[in-house]
Amino acid sequence: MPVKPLKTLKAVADQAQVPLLTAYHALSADIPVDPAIRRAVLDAADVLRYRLNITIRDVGDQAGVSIATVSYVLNNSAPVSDNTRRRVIDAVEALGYRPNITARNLKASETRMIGYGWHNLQAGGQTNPILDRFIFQMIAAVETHHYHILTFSQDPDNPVRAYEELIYTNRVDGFILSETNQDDARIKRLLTLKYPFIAFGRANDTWNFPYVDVDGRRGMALVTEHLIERGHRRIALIGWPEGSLAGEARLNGYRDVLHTADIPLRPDWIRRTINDVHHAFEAARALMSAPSTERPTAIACVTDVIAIGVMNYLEAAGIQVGVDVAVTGYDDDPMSAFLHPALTSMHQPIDTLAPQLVNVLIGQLTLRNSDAAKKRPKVQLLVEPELIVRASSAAPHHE
Amino acid sequence: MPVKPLKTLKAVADQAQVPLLTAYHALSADIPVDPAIRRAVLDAADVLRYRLNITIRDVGDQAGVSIATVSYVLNNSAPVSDNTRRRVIDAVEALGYRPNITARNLKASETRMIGYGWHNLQAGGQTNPILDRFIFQMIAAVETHHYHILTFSQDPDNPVRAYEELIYTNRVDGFILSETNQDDARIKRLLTLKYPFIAFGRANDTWNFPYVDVDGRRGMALVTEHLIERGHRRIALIGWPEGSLAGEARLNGYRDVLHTADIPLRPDWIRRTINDVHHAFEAARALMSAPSTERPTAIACVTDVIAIGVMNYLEAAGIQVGVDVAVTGYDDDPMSAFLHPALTSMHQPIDTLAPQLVNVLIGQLTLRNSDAAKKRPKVQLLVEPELIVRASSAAPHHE
DNA sequence: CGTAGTCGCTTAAACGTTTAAGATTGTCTT
DNA sequence: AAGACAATCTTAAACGTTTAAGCGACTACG
Repeated sequence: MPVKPLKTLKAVADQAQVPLLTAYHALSADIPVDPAIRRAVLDAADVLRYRLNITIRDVGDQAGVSIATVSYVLNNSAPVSDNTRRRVIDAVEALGYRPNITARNLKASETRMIGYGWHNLQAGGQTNPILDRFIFQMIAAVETHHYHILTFSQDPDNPVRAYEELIYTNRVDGFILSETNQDDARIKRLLTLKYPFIAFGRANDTWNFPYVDVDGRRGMALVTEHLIERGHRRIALIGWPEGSLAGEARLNGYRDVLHTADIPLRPDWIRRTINDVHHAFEAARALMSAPSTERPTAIACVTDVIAIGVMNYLEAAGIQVGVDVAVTGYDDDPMSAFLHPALTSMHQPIDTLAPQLVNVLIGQLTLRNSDAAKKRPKVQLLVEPELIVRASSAAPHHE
Repeated sequence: MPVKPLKTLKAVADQAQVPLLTAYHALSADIPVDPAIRRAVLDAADVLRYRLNITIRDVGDQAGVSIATVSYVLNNSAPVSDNTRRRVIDAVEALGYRPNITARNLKASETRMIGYGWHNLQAGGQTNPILDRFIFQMIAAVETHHYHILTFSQDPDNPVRAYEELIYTNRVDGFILSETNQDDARIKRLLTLKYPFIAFGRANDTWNFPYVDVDGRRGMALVTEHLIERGHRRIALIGWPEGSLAGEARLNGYRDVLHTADIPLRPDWIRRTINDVHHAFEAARALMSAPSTERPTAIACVTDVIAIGVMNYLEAAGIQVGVDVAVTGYDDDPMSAFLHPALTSMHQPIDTLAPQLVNVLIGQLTLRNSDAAKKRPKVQLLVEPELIVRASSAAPHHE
């Protein structure tokens, strides 16, 4: 009876009347074979309109078992005798077989992909050094779980669209969000869609969703305490414009400590600026242009970039950083250790934080499949940054 | 005759004896329905072990046509009467149907994914501002073609492994490479595997592969010409350590112009340093510690970061940048416009370059499917950077 | 009036996996 | 000696698309 000729390597080998493995070698051109045989195989492939593509079926043919058995061996999902196991593994290696992820994903209805909305280039094109490190660690972390990151762009005017598109087309299993804000539309939408995600950063307190964040309030508190410990009582702060979550948290840390230390808050010593050297330069000028009794002796900055601007101004004005006036940054940009003087800064433990964040998300994903009854655990993790004291704030202050 | 009960929305609706659309509303919980009906539908779904997931079959059921017709309508791949077309589109909208990309990809044996090996964090953790902008533009560009970027990490000791893994598991259709080097193992492997890719940067001249690059030699030539035009003849250069392609290209541009202008090359005025502020500071110190007749009047730097270090030193040494000594950077970091003085730099046209690069790669991919006979076009594009003159080199020089 | 062609749709196979259910063999128990 | 059972393997369905091939019903043409 004429069996329907499948488009498999075996069909080609039969047609050319050679062993399956020979046909493979002839087609893959990796290993040289007799030219005549090669010709025969190529012709056979041509007739059958076959393009080399090793599937589980070819492995089965080579090992003399069904495709199910191959699958069981590869996934260890059913007992197989040592003998056949051996044959299957040999066939896999001889043919260089790798399972097709797309087919596997279709069957499992998952994608093993996690979406990450690329951060918008900041005003002035500044890149965020924290995010760069975060992405790097995040990619490495998901790969240990055999997931991959799909990076996509989000329209600043309508970030939600990109997320919906990826969800509806089943492109990703979940999301990692960064640069969250108070009433983040993305978080809101993902919550109503009940789609798995985790945020690097917090939002609205009334929403209950998994996140990992660095405690900015505590961080700036530590900075302020450090400055007080060094003898400063006239401490200014240069923060971001209003409306940023992280910005307000850091500002509150500053306020907390001043209050505890019974140092009155001076509104004119709280400046706000966008995150670039030039604006920071001007903010410092504004702070220091007061009569000398009205000037701060320490300036805590909300980022290292701002701190650089401040240091630039102080140097230009002949004020010695770390001696006359202390300056601190935040985020511990790699560059900061090499400034003159080296910049005191808060170090964020991204390297340990990113893997934790990924673990939570992937825990959610695997749980979702196995045990739909269990509600998703709302993991909310707040880690503490670490103060790195350097020369810019090292010297004790004396009135 | 008892038809095999498929796990479709229609099956659930029939079981609950409600219209398909009602069943959808009851299950999706988006639109409120009568509680009794909702209960009935939920029970029916429970019995049939059905989880809401709208497929092309549901659309067909709702529109009263076969799944093939739905596909034809959605892809415009066969003529369909206006009447049925209307019904299908209505059904799609009513059910919020989106095609499952994984299934489509399996059928088409493509992934619509492009792999991008994440750059290694540089020594000292410096990020490359050019790459950041490049990635951003690249992501946006592939999305206009309905592709996505899969970012993965590459082991510095064996970068090829990650590429092979992605190829063998059919994760991506092609690659975009950055940070190429002379004998790039990745390029070599991809060439022998005949896998589609394009590089942002060049390599070995003997290899013939598609790339897009910015002409660093021409760029540094422009910088040097600019300095000569401003009256300088004592021009130093601070470059990268040996072995970097881009570094040597830029160095050659400097050499070219000095040679043309009949200015003898002074080896002691060519310094090499890694890309950080601190080392650049020291390099500048070394250059300027010679007796004043042996000092350069202009320092061309191979990056903006190095230029910042140089400017830091000059300021610290009481030398006025842009007046006593000219300084130029390279790459036009967004920060550079805001330095004091603002830094002259070479601007790389990433915004136009990234889309071009993506076009070439995707051209290759689509061509591959339709017309395997045609050899891949070896597009090699070299674009010119643009000199942005600012205060750090603006003033004409007078001996 | 028969037949060829066109239009509009359906049927069914295919993409490459996973896995529930069934088949075959051999061993053990009574 | 025969049924029960375990071990090992195969069969076939399913995941959700795309698309070649087929099939009625009309229209047009000789």
